[in-house]
Amino acid sequence: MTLEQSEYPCPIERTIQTIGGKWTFLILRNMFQGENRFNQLQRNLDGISPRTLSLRLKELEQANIIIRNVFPETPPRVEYHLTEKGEELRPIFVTMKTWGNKWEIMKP
Amino acid sequence: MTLEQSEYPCPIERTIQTIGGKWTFLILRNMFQGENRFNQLQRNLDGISPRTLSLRLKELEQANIIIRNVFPETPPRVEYHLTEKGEELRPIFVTMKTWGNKWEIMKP
DNA sequence: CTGAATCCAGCAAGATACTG
DNA sequence: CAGTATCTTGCTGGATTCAG
Repeated sequence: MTLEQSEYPCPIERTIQTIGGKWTFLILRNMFQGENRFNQLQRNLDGISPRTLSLRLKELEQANIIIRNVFPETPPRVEYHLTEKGEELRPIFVTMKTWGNKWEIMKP
Repeated sequence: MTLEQSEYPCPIERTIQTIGGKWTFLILRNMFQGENRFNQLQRNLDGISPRTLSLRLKELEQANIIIRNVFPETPPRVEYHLTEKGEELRPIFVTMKTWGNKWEIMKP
């Protein structure tokens, strides 16, 4: 690999390592909008497969960006919530939204 | 594909579509630090292959985020510069840097 | 409902060699 | 120096099925 140095020295690189996946970004965007259940996310994420959604959620949980909460009911219910660390990603998304709104596709 | 709708309706999605690649982010980070030549970028990007660098630069050029400037000299010199559209991505990187600095790896 | 398991496809990227 | 060409590898994700 190209990253075997002692650690990720650059904070931007660290951030991208954590949330930079194709789906990860979109999952977080939806969570910032209040969605927190598995099916709810899956429905609103343009047909993401359960496999991928599950994998990404686990990654985010391991990075302490979200917390997984299981309710022992039938049918089972699981809610995902942003931690403080996750919540503080919000400015990144706000900035992206601003930029995306200003510069539409192919607009010079 | 999962994106055959009329366009990318979400500005965040648009932004990610444009700059969300693994290397794209890092290339831009280096350009924000003033690097603008091919070899200079390649040297400082942890061994990115010329093929990948070339492909990503072309994408960025097509998205009007950078401009390619060829100087007819020997040896040839090519400089890449951020457009206004590209320059305005900077706040995203600043926000990421802030977050990455605050929340080091695995820090809860 | 919330996943886990399995298998497979596609593309991004690496390695390497070569050119104007 | 700034790429292109070619070939190969590896990861991400899709599709589907099944389970608690």
